[in-house]
Amino acid sequence: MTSQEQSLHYLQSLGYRLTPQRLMVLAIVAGGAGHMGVDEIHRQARAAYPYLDLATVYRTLRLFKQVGVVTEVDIDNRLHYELTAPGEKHHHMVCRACHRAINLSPHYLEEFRDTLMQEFGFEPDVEHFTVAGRCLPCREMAAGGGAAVEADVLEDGEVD
Amino acid sequence: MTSQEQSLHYLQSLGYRLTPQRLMVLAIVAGGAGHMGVDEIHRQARAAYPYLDLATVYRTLRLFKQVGVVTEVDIDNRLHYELTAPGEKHHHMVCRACHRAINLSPHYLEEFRDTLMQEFGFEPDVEHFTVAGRCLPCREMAAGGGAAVEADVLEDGEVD
DNA sequence: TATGTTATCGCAAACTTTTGCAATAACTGG
DNA sequence: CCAGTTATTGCAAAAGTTTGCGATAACATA
Repeated sequence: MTSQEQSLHYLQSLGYRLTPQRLMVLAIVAGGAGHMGVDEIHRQARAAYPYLDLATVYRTLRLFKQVGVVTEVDIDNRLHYELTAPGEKHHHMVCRACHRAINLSPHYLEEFRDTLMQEFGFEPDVEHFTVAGRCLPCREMAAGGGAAVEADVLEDGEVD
Repeated sequence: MTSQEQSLHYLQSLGYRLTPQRLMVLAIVAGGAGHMGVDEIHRQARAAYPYLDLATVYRTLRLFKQVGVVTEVDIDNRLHYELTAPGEKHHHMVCRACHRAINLSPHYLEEFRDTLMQEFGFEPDVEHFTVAGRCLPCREMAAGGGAAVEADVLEDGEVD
């Protein structure tokens, strides 16, 4: 059973119906590489299923996010989605200058999460977590010439 | 010199002009208790300065946020702003069920921030930081219901 | 104070996302 | 397999936010 089929079974087990629109959107997001903008998902989906409304795409993606099938990332004030890889979840650091998204391993969040749970009883939504900020290249560019490169960086921080 | 005057001088020192619109928006946000929605700021500001356009309010608040005069909080997909208190900055945990915002001391973020800086050279935007999740009361309430997926509660939760 | 430069404003329109509603189609039980 | 229930869809419109542009006003310089 592929992970797409798993997702569909999961949706069904929660009482949601399997419609061609949902299959289509899931297939597109699964097929795309990395985060996809809503308009791009809509365009691709409509190619194979012409009368698919944009509102349906939004609703579908919101549902998928709610049940954990996809991950939502806000890039430059626009929603983007990618398939949630069950085994290898990751979060995002989004640069507010170049709008690139850098992967962040969940490991870096566990401690933070535990603290919030213990201190406040607040359960952070670590399934869909994004930090805004500025990445190294953009900060160096802003600073001017200075190429004060720190040692051993970016090992785990691939850009996708 | 009041903190409002300080903010104005700061804006001026950065080369921004002091306009009645900016004075007005700053005064409203400073006068309000806690986070204010954009429409509320607009309504109040227009009472004293009738021809103030909503677009100007948005632009002004974005500028204020950029220079650190106000803090932006996303509550239930709507932008809210509050004055940044220089001495006592805080972040927010926003509950995705009741949409209430709970203050979070910066102390809880310092470690996380340092890690990101050291590991990735990524400078998180801790001036405007918000974590989504579910607060204790809402989690307890949901624990009773049990089944499938909780519906989104659309009540307008109090802030702070 | 007068004048020039240009940041800022108001307006209108675009863009992104959400929502109400009637029609449709997916699942359920017989 | 058929009929009933109701989640889901498409459409249209609203809501929230951003943007382009010509007109205006804030600041600097003299």
